[in-house]
Amino acid sequence: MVNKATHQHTETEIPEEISGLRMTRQRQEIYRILIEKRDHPSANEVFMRAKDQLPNLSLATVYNCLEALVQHGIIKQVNSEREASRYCPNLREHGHFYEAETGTIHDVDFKPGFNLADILDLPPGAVIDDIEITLRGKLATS
Amino acid sequence: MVNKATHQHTETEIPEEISGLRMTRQRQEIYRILIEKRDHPSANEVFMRAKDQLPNLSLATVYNCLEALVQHGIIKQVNSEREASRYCPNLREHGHFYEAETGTIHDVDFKPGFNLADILDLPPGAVIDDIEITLRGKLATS
DNA sequence: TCAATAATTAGAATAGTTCTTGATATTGCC
DNA sequence: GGCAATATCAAGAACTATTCTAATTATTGA
Repeated sequence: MVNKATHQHTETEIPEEISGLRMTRQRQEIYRILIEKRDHPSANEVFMRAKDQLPNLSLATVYNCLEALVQHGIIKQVNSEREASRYCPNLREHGHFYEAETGTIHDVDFKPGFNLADILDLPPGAVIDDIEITLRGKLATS
Repeated sequence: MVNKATHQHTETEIPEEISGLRMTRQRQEIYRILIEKRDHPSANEVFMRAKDQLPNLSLATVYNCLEALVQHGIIKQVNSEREASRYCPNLREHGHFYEAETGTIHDVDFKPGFNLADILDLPPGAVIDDIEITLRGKLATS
């Protein structure tokens, strides 16, 4: 195999700027990590993976960069609901609708006989034990 | 109006035991709070509401009680994903499937032309800005 | 009644994240 | 190119939600 010592990793070319965001060395590296291994890493995971390339990167910077990337629509944040957990006595299987303006949460029931596979491309053989659906939006004041 | 000074709040009768869980004073009060005002309070919110009735209740107990109630299927926890946020470069609108055994996360795409209203009873006039769908389960090894 | 068990409490500990402040880098303008 | 204005980054403190620990109190069952 050809010696690749001069390249620490596959060179995925990241442009200098993406959707108006200046792609600094740190942002480039963090973005590269996300596209190279699409396993949904956490901020800390990203931090650890980036250390080789950027030895004096700080975790705060990882958070800053990830936030900048999310803000500019370059990546997505999964599991953004990091506020306090909430509790409800509604035992029917249901989702939630967060009304942005008032901050209220509405329960959203599933239609009888619903089938997730009608709208989602589920992985073959998937057996679903738990569904969590959270919608955010507004109520049109017609 | 009749004087109700002897009753601090509407007396919703909570049984001594629900699905095998001993309903202690604290658990009763916490459960009562959840059914009296179904606004999805956080643990801390529940704690504050319960203080009148149980002045020396501790927040730890609120968490203990809520957990016991959830464990026994008496209430539900919304927004249980309190692990670290995760990030992905997949910009298509998509959900996630957590495979319990391996801990891996699979992206789950929406079918083209999907319509949430096909499976959910959305509140009338709801305009959805953001959808977060998280599924948990296993992959059947057929 | 009394030992065994379960529940509760207070506070310390933890994890993830955000904030603050100062240092560094980059850009646009002359 | 030189330099001020602005953006980014680093380090660590601070914050929030939650869990853990150890000690106390309550409940149950023999």
